[in-house]
Amino acid sequence: MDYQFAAIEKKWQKFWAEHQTFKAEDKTTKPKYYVLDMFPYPSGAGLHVGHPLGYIASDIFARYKRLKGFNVLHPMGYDSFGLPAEQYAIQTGQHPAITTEANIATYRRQLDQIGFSFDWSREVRTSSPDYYKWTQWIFIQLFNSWYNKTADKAEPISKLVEHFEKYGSTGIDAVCDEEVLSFTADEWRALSDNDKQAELLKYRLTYLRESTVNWCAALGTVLANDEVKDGFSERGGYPVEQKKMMQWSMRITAYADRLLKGLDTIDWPEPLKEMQRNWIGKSVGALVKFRIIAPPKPSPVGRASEESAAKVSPTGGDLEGAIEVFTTRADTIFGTTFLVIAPEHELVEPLTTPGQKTTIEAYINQTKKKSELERMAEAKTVSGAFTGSYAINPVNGEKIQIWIADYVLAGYGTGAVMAVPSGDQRDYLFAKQYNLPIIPIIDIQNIETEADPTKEGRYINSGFINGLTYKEAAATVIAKLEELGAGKAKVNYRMRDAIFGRQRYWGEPVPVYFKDGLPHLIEEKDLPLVLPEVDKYLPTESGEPPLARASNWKYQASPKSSPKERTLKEGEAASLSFGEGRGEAYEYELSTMPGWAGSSWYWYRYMDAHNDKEFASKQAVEYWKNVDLYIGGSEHATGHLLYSRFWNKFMKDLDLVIEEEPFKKLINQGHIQGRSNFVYRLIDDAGQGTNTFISHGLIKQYKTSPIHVDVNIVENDILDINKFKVWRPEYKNAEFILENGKYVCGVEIEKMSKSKFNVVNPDNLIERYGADTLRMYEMFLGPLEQSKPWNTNGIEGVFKFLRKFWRLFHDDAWNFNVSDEEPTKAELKSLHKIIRKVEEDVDRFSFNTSVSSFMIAVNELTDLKCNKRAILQDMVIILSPYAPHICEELWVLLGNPAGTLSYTPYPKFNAAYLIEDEFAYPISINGKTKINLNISLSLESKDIEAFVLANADVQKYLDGKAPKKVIVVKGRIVNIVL
RNA sequence: GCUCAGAUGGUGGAACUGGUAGACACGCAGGACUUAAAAUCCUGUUCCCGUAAACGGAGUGCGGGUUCGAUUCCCGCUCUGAGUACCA
Repeated sequence: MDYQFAAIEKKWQKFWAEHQTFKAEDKTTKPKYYVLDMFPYPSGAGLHVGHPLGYIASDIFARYKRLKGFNVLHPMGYDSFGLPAEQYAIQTGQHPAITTEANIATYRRQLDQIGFSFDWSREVRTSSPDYYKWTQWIFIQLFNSWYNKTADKAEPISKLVEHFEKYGSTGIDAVCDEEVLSFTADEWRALSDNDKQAELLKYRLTYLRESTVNWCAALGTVLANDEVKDGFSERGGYPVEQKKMMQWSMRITAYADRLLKGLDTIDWPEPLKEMQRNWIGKSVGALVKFRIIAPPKPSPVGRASEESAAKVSPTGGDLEGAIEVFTTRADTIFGTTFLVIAPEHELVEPLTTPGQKTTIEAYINQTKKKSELERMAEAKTVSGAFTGSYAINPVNGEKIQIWIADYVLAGYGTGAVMAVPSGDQRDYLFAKQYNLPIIPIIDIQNIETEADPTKEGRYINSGFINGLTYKEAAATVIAKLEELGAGKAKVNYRMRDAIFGRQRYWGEPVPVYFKDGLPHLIEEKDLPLVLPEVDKYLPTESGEPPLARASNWKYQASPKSSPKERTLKEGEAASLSFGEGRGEAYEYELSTMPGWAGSSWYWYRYMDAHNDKEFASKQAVEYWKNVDLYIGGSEHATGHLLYSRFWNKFMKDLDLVIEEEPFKKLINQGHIQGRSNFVYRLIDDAGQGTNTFISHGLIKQYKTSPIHVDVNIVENDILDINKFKVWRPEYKNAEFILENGKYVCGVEIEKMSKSKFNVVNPDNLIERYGADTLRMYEMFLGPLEQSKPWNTNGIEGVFKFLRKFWRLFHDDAWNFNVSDEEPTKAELKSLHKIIRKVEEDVDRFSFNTSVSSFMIAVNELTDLKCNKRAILQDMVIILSPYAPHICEELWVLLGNPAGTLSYTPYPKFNAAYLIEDEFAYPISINGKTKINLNISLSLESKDIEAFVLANADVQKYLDGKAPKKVIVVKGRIVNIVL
C-alpha cells in the first residue's frame, strides 16, 4: 500500500496510549535518564508551529535514549495558573478552572497528534489541589527556615529559637532584615509571643515586609521585576508604577552566592549563564563612611562643631553624622572630590541648607516627573543640585561638597556614591558640568577629555598609597578604613529578594492566617488550602484582592493542634471560643502566590506524581535525582530558571532532595518567528483609505498604508486575490494594481500572533503531510538553538523523503517486499555511516544534520535498489526517534511484535564496513585543488608523493618546475607548493 | 554604552579538532511520461569570462595577519539579532 500516514499515525498513537508504551519504570537495573520540557501555560490560542520545536527535539532525544538502554523519564504537564485565564474570567464570569480545563484538552489533543512519547501517567497541573498542596507545603518549609551564614545553609527556625533562648542574639550570623534587635537570652525570654514572632519574621526565608512593588493598576496586581518591561507590564502592556505595600517576599538573596557559584558546575548555554550572573550582579568593594559637617547655621559661626554634625542624622545609630557609600574602587578614595546621594535618600532633607532649599526642591520635583524611559534616554547627560552641606574624606580630612543627582540610584548599594571624576565617567561629566575639582590619582592616567578608570600604573596625590600598584593600594585602603572605623570590605548584589504575593484570584492560596496582625501558618494536615469560590474575579471595592470576596472563608483554629503549637497559643486560649474544634475565626492571607511558585519544583513531582503523603517519595527522588536534559526557551533565564535553582538549593539544605542543581544540562531552543504578509491600501488625497491595493513592488509610486493579511491566503508572497475578496466583507469589491499580473505581498518577520495573521497551525500541516513529516521538517529547519522565521516551503522535501523510505520496503505495485539476501558491501557502508552519524548528531543536538543524513542514506539505498531486511530493519530503528509512526508500522510489517520497537537496542556501529582501500586525494597546487587522484590508503606519505609527482596530469601543472615543497596529509590531501 | 550570539548561492542551511566550500532540501530552468493537468522520474543550477564543453578567473560581511593550506585561528572594522542598562 502507498504511504498512508493518516491511518498509520492514528493507529500507533492509539496503540501507545492503550499500552502505556512510554511509562517510565520505577524499579529497574537500567540507568536512568530524565528528559524534561518546560511545561506550557495552556493558553486559549492553542499550539502554533513554534511551540513543538523543543518538544520534538526532546522527544527524539528521549526515544534515542530508550534505544540506548536507558530508563527514560519524559513527562509533561501544565503550568495552569496564570493571568490570561483570570482576565478571561473577569470578562466572561466563567470560572478560570473551566477555561483552563478546556485549554488543556486542546493542548493535549494537539500534543497527542504529534506523537510524543510522554509518560502521561505522571501528568501534573499546577492548579490542581493535589499539586498545589505541595507548593503550599514548600512555602511552609520556607516560612519555618532561616539562613545560617556560618553553616552557609538554611536551617529550621526552631534551631534559631533554641539559640536565642540560650545565648540571645549574639553569635548569630544570618541573612535577615536590616533592623533586627540585639538581645540577651533573658531579654528574649521576656518578650511576648507576639514580639517573638515579629522578630522571627525578620529571619524567615519567606517573610512579610513593606516593600516598594511594581503595581499595575490595570491588572490590579503586583508584578515581579522580570514581568515589567520599560515601565509597562509584559503581559498587556499596561503602565506600572512604584507603590509601597505589605508583601510576602522570598529571601533569595541568601542564596545569591551559591546561585552564582553553581553556574560553574552546570552545562548550560554561556549566554544564559551570563544573564544570570548579571542579574545576580555581584560586586566586591567596600562601604565607606564620610562624616558630615553640619549645614552652616545662619549664625556668625562659620564652621559647625562635630556635636552639631551628629544632629543631622534623623535616625541615629550607625548612620550618625555620616553618609555611607558603596564603592568597588576604594583605591581611588583620594580622588574623591564630592559626594552624590540619590534624590530619594533619607538624608537629603536634613542636609539641605536653607539657602539651597529651593534649588533642591526644584530638582527633586523635576526628577519625580521624569519617567523611567526619560531617565534612560538621557543616559548620556547628568544633572544634580548642591545640598549646601559638606562631608569629610576619612583618609585625608578634605572637606567635600554633598550633591544630589538622579544618576545615583536609591535602590542600589547605599544610595550614595563617592564621586571620583578622574576615574568614573559619570562623575567626570558631573564635575565638568558643575565645575567641581578633578584630581588625577594614577601616574599614567589621561583625563584630558574623559575619565580614565585604569588600574595600571602607580598612585599619585594619594597620601599613604602613593607609589603603590592597584592590588597593593586596594588592600591598604580597606585595611586603613577598618582601622579608622570608617569602612569595611563589602560584597554587594544587584539582585533583590523576590516578591511573592499577587493580588489575584487564579493562583495558589498562601497557607497563612493572621492573628494580632502577625502571620501564622495553617497546619500541614490541613493542606491543601483550597482556592475558595468568589462571585467575581475582581478586587473588592475597597481595593482588597479577589479572595476577600469569598464568603465564610476564615481560618478556624484546629483542636488537634500539635503540643508545640498549643504552647504558643496558650496566651490566647482564654479568648478562644468554646465548643469542640471551634477556634476563633481568623482572616486568611488574601493574596495568592505568583506564577513562578508552581513551576519552581514541578520536576520533582513527576518523579512520584500521585503521592499524597509527600511531594515525592525519598526513594523516587534518590533514583531520579535531577533533570539530565532540560529544553526550553531562554526567556526564562532570570525568572523560572533562577527561582527553580533557588528552591532546589533550599530543598537540598533541608535534605529533601539530593542534588544542589536541578537541571544538569540545558538547551535553549530558538524561537520560531512569524512571517507576516502585507497588502498596501492606497490612500487618497484626502488622506482616506481607498478600496484599491497596490502590489509591493509599486508602493513607492503611491501613498499607501500596510495592512496585515492572513498568511493562509498567500503563497510564495503572491496574494490569492479571490480568497482575499472573501476573507473579509469589506474587501469584497477590492481593486488591485498588479505587477506582472500578480499581486506581490510585503513581508516582515515578527512574533507569531493571531493579531498579525501570521500564525501557522500544526493541525493543518499534520492533516496534509502527517506528524512524522512535521517532526522531521521542524528539525530540518536549522540548528535547534537558532531562532528563525517559519517557512513551510521546504516541507515537501521531507514528505518526499518519507515516501521514498516507505518505497524501499515495497515493490512497484506497493506490495510489501523485503528480501533476506545478504547485504552488499555498499549497502552495509550506507547503513553504518548513518548509524554513526546519528549517534554523533544526537549527542550534540544537531538534529538538522541527521535529517539530511537520513536523506542521503535513503537516496543511496534507493540507487542500490536495496530491499534487504538486514539493512532496512536497522534503518527503521535508527529513524524511529525522528519519525516514530512510520517506523512502528514498518517494524511490524517486518515481522516484529507490535510495541517492541521503542525498546529495541540501537544498532551497533562497525567501523570495518567503512574501511576503504582507496581514497580520491584532492591534489592542490598552492592550496587550490586541481584534480583528484585515487590512491591506495595503504601507501605511506613518501610513496604518495612519488606517485603524485609522477602523474601525467600533475606534470602538466608543474610545467617543468620543481616543487618547493609537497605536503601530504594521509587520507586527506596533497598540496604541492611551487 | 556594555555583554553575548551571528553574517556562507535566489532561499533554509552543511562543512564536527585548519585539509576538495556550497552537503541535504526548497526554488528555478530544461526534459520524460500524459490529450492535458496533478503526481512521479531524469538533468542542470555559487558568480564572472567563453556559443556549449574543455579550460580559466573570482568567491564564505569588509580590511589586514598567521599558515603549504583559513568559512574555521589572530587583529581592526561594518552590519544584524538577543539580553541589559546611569550598579558607583
